[in-house]
Amino acid sequence: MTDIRSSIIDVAKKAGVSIATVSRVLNESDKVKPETREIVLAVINEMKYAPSPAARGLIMRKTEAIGLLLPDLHGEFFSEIIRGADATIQHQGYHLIVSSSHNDPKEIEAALRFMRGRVDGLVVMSPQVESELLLDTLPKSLPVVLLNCHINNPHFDTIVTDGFGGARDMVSYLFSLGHTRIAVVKGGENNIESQERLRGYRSAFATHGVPLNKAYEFDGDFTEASGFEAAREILELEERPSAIFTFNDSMAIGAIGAIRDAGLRIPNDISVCGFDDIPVAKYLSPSLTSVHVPIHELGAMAISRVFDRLHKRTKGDAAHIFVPTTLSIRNSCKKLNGKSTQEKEMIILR
Amino acid sequence: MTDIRSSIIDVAKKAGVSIATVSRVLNESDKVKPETREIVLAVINEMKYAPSPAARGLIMRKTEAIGLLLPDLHGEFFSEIIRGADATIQHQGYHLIVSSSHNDPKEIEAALRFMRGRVDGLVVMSPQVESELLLDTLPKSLPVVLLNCHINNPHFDTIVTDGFGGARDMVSYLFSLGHTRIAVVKGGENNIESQERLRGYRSAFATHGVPLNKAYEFDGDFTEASGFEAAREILELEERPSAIFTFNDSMAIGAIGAIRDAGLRIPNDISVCGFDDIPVAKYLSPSLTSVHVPIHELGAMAISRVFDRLHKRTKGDAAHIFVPTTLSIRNSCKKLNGKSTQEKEMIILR
DNA sequence: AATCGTCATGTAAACGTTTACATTTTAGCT
DNA sequence: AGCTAAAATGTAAACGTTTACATGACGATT
Repeated sequence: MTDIRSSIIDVAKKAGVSIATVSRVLNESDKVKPETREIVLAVINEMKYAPSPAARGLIMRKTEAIGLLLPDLHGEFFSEIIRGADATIQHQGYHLIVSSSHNDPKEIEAALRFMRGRVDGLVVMSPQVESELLLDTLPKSLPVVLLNCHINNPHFDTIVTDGFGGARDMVSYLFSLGHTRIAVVKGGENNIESQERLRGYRSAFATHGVPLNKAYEFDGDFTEASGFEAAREILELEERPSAIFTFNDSMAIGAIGAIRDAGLRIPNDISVCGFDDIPVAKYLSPSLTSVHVPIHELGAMAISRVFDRLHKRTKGDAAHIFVPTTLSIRNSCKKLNGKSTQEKEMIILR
Repeated sequence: MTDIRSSIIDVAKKAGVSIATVSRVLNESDKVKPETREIVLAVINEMKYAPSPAARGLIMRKTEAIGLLLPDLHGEFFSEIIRGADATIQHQGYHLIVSSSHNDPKEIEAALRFMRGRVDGLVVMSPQVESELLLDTLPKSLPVVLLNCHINNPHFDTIVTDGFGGARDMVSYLFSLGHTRIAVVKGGENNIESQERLRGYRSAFATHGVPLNKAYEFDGDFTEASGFEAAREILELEERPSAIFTFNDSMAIGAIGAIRDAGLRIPNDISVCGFDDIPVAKYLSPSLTSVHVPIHELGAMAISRVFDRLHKRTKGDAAHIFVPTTLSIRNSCKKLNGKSTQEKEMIILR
């Protein structure tokens, strides 16, 4: 058990050198005699001394931490982002600080305030965040990468996944299977990602000349429970849809539970597909068809981008990376009568 | 966009007061005239000044952060721990710093070193951690709560879930359904939680006088993929077990995928049960029977404990909390012929 | 012996904030 | 107006580290 009160002054005294020499030893300067180094290291070990991050941070102006601000921490989607970020940060001399804003503007601000001064770079994934808040709260010199924030500001590097295209393609795929009555479970009024996906859903209807049915649009909040509830309502419709498309896999999983409880079979009685393609999707019964988002890679990409800025590998104008989505076709969607297999393959290869 | 270089000195100069007055305004001292306060706050807002956490930490010796060190970050189990911790820390004037040790001793040490000086309290969930490392690395004054670490040291508060009892009861429940050929997917050689659960599994066999079959013990690593692989091997056994018990739900989900791919039905052809009762378990088809661990509450409890120490609400001897597990009986386990329903109810109500 | 250059080490200031104690200002009373 | 006490504000030191520049020691050369 070490005592927080031992400082570099105590170590220097005990080793019989100056505090500068102790600092040099700690920071691996070559301006120290090997014999002196040995002595100092022995004292450091004996006293179990560790430098104060606050003092170091104050003088060096770096914290050796990278912040990751997420809208929520629930489930595999976010744990995959974190894992990608974490894997990328490994062995880079930095640590990851994860925080959640609970999708609340006040809490976004509080989290940003906390991060400021505590991180050397920041990844923000928050559909609700506005560039003004970021500009007001964060120092100009802090590398910031926005992930699915839909902010177009020349100051920030952004990475955005193609929610519109993914949803459009999934609905097109369902059309190719013969489905025209397709219910959708959305992700919330203020959620820009949900809005993009809804736009894709509607776009596919327009493109294929299939009439839209507003009664097939249901509210959810990206949780399993909200997907369960929405599916229960969907199953009670007079004219039941032949497929349910949820805007994330967690809601698809909840919908699967409701369908199971209603004694219906997937995909025989009703097809289900989701968005994100979280790792669990492939193990479900049946395996879930989902818009594939390279989640782990998103986290990795964002952190890489921060490092590029931090290590001056990238300067100048902000980069805007658009990450395409693909379809992971599995077994949760049934082909209805009347469509050919060729159409299915055409969509996948797009 | 704020400039990192504006300091309390700049604010004081612009407001025409001393730095102590600015500090008093920032820290809501009542020793400031309202008129003076207004002036200073206006300047602070205009300059978008925020205090340096490093400087504050250096003088106040607190960071306003609580650390949570997990063995891994994958999936709903850990995201539920984080969520419980996060919910408990809300509005307490602290933020959560999450880190992962990847179950590697070197990385445990690195993470502890990073946390030291950056957190005011710490929750450690790491089966592999040893008390000597904690004692060597962390200051005596830092509140530390160990979660499922199986360390018995008078210095640390501990919270331990009943892995032994949960596994024993699950196996007993399977016996009550008539299963005697029960395969188990373990969680890794060095994992103490897996060892406790294995001990419970074996204990139930001994208690019920059912012969143990070492060929039914399979290695996994708590991931879906390892559960998938283990189940594939299990399904190829000459004398196939009638039930698979995995030491966490992620492996159960993987096993479900392998069973599905083999064209078998759960529970008609083979029963499956897991451990932890992560949120997704109840939505699976069929819903998964699992040893219920109050995951979210664990995270909450651990943080509460840290706060108790931090706010001096608890002093003296370390507390050791033992958290019982219960069974969440759902639909993934079939009753074989020959056992009564009364035995089933008796086990649940224990 | 004196001088010069290199290496190793030490001294002092800086970083940005908080706060104990000193000083000034203000309000109320005589 | 003068005095007193309380309120408000200011000064200076502290916190623990890093590092620019100063200093001292040593070896080589003339």
